[in-house]
Amino acid sequence: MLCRRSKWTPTTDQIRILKELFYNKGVRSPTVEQVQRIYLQLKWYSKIEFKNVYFWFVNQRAREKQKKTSTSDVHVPMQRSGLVGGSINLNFGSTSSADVGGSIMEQRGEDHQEVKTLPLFPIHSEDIFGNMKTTSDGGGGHGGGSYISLELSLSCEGKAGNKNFWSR
Amino acid sequence: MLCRRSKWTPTTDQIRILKELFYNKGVRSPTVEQVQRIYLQLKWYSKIEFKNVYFWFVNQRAREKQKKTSTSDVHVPMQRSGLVGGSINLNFGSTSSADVGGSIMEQRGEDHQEVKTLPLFPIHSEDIFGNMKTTSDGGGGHGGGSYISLELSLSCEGKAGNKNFWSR
DNA sequence: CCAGTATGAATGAACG
DNA sequence: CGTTCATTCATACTGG
Repeated sequence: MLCRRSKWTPTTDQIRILKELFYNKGVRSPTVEQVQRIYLQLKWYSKIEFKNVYFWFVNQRAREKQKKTSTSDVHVPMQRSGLVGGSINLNFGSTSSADVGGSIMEQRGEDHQEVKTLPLFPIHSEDIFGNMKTTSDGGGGHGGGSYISLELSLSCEGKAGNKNFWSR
Repeated sequence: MLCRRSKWTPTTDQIRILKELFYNKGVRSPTVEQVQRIYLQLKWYSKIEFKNVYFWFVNQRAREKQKKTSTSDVHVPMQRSGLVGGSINLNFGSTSSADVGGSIMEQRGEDHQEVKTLPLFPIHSEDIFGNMKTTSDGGGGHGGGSYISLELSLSCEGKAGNKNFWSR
């Protein structure tokens, strides 16, 4: 059994220290000396190398950005003046983990899976935030009206609040 | 420490769309904008988040490569069921460790300074190569004064040195 | 129910 | 720095 654990697995203490530095202390891009200092402390807890600390900050920074991207997801204003053409029943148990034992599949009311040629939407990378008028609703019948307009939605989605996305 | 991390379970429609994109359309590494668009579309079918789409492509890519990579590899199950004991890497004596692939920044000569200017942390005499629980005391409730009184002098010392010196 | 498996999620490491 | 790879963990699902 050749389980080579090549990856550094930080201990909880180390993570705590790193997060303390990153968030509370605002250390986001430590200099080499700073990294070394941190490294010297963290190495006490477990085998750790200089680059581990460095990478951690790099990743943490990158992840913050990613989180921001996902957080700023434009909520599709599907709640318009009425119902959007079809009956989209996306009432999923979000964070409810009571899935065990129960069978949830195809929670949609309509079970018309006969979609032969699913209406793929074009991914023209030409226009990013332009208006991608996906006319996919027409062919499929996936509840119709799946046009998506990237508009900032000031209105929250009603009761559902924003959940933590990439948080631990 | 079980976080009830509910997993996103894609519907058949979503999977169909994703696979269509991945295989037929050749979308293997969509950009952020593309991911967002896909996300907005898939959002109609069920509760879904940005990261779900992102992760799907990442995993799909990895899975593809996994299948291919196992050309002459034995079919030893990489996953032992259960047994998720906290694992910490205690690979001591890393002399001539596998640096394959090109490892950057590897300095092991000066870490003998040890912790002498760090009177901050409690001393775990257990040492790392002992074999201890991952979280050791920390996990269960470390009321034993395990504080993180970081006194790092992280003040701005100016930018001493560029961080690119370890650029391979 | 329990074990095994498939796959989503997380993150360290690295590339360009 | 943004993106991607690689590895591992966690959880939904499936069969017995």
